[in-house]
Amino acid sequence: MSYLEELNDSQRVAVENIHGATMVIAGAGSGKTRVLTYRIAHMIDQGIDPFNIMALTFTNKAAKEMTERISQIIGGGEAKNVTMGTFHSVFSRILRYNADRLGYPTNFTIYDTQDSKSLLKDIIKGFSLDDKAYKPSNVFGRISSAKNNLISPASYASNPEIQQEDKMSKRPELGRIYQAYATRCFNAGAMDFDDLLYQTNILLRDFPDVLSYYQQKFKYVLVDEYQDTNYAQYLIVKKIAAVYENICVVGDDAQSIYSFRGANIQNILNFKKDYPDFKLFKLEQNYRSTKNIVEAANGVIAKNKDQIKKTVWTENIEGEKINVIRTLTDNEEGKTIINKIFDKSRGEGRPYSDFAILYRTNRQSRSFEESLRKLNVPYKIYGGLSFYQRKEIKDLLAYFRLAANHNDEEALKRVINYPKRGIGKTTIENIIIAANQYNVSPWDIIADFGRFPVAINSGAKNKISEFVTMIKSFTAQIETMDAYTLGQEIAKSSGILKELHTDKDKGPEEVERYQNIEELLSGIKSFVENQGESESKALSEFMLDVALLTDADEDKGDDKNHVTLMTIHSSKGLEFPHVYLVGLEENLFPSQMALNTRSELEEERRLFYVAVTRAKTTCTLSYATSRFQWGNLISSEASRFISEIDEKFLNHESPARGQGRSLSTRGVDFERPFSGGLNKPFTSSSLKPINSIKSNSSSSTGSTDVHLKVGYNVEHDRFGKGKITHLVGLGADKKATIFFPRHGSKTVLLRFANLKVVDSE
DNA sequence: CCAGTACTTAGGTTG
DNA sequence: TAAGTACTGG
Repeated sequence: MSYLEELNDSQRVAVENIHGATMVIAGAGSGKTRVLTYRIAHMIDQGIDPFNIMALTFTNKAAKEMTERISQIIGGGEAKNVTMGTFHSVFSRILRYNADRLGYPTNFTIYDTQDSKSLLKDIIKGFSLDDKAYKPSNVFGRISSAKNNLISPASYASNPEIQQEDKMSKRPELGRIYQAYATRCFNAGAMDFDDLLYQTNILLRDFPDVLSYYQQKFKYVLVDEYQDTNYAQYLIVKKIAAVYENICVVGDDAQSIYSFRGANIQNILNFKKDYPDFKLFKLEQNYRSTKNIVEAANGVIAKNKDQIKKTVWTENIEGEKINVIRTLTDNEEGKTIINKIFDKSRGEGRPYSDFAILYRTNRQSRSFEESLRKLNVPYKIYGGLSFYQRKEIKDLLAYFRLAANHNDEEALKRVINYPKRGIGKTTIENIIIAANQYNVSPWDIIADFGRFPVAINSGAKNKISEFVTMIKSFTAQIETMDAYTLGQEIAKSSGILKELHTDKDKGPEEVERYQNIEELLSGIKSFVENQGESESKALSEFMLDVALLTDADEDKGDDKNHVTLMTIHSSKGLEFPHVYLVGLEENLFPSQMALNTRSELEEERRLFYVAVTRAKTTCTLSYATSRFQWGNLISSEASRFISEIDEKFLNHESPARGQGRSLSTRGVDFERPFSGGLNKPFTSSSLKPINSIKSNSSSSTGSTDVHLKVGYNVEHDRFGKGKITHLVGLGADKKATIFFPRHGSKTVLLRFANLKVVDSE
């Protein structure tokens, strides 16, 4: 029983109330995840079979951490039997299991947003529509919101209101596009992200036996971040919980920040209607932040009209005031913030992992990244282009996808002529047109030219046949050979490795691409090694979740001592001792697009609330009075959110004066706010980053002040041991060419290479 | 068919 | 600015 003593009173009652419908409204930092975790532990402790529990979290990483924590609390191996993960990952598995009911193959592909948009583009072009009026991203958004509201293509086309709307916006063909999109996805054996929820709803609606099975299986349902669920998610949960009504939702209306993807605060209000006997628990004590931070945030969120009344309070110390920094440009903002972090880290001996830079848009990361590199501060950017979305990675994955599912149209289009094998644009177009004519997949066309007549010359046909034979040979091994062996085989015989490995023009980008491929392969290798005896080591198994992985999920035990950079959206649920909230300018945050309606502005305000409440000890706000946008400088003024904070919590500060001398001003150039490319490389040896002092070796060359000479034997993380043959460049640009017996000659930037000296003579 | 070049145009957040 | 597209000449 001792674990219950680790909770406060309101947390404990919420945890102990394990039956019936329960809603927990939890203020920021009030121990929401803790309640969820302990509640599940308590349920298992009370004899509930973990197989009967389903917990839906916001990220897969959160699910993993919760599973680990539950294991710690109750011991034994039972925790891993709980079905836990994001809506998308949990239901993609359920969909695979029941795919045949819906006419999909078990190994259906999951289209990511890129795939979806590329397909839409193709459809729009095929309909000869103006791609200015029908921009793929707009069309995609429209279809996405239709699916999230469970509107089928047929009902979309027959709904007079929708038709009217589309006519008004001069896009009357949207219904037809939606229909074609759905057909093409189906023929390709592909589901997009929204389908994972949409099709789950179809499955539960049309197959009562399936519904009943999951109602019996998941007698207990828990949902985290309930304020950010959309209608499709709401209905899935409602249906599954309909028999036992053991449903627990946890959320905070003040932190609802995903209405753009259909999230609906209404779901919280509906809960009352759906489960009139529900019990409500409120968690209002904040354990995370200082009084200044909590009260400043409270003051701002109070300006929203739409909200459930609650009072978040804390017993923590008052703490420092919120610093407000104004700079002249976005570049100067980057330099100033990074210098602050650098100084604070060194001055107070804080690890870099204590620091986070949060911004409204991914694009803003750039100026910070530059300064971080100059000061040699370790950092990690989350979000933006994730590893799995990089071109070279998607290319190789497309081969895997195609091997697993021949009908995958987007994968086919990607690789049928990559690397170049002389299959031209017109040929590919003709294949697609024929596929649409016969209502089959492009693969059906090319796998057997006798079946469907198509206008392609015989030269191209031969090349295509070779391609088909190659893919088939991969498919033949996909279930039997282990993923790593086959992955390597595909990388090699597809020609991708060769393409990226050509000896000439090996710029840093080519090197990086090649390394990314190697990284993917080594990721597959560790997948194979970590699969248990009874689990499949096949490539098809590895592919199941790949489309659903994000940066936030990856947890590669690599050096965790880094500054974190991410959007406010991805920071939800996290906390950091020192938060730097940047780019607080009108039209950026709040976003210009959100200024039209009150509800949109209120969502921006909630976003601001989320951002501020990530901070435990200090929170710093910054804005620039001018900023580069598409190559030209635009001026900007401070965000209204700054003035919405009571002055008594603020401390205004300008970078150049005040606050004494910065340890690092000489490291980052302050005199040139309009970065003209004249910045001197950073070469001071006194400013070695803390992590390279602390971490593994004193001879690690994380910084550029090294004593490396031609002839030294060094060790590289990825390439192993090698001998330096050339050294060029100065300071941050210093490069070494190293001969690695196993990989040949490579040129690396010392700044990144993290070389270890093996012997120096 | 393909590579190199000129031109255009982005509006934001995620699984 | 930067990425993606359309065009041109081999």
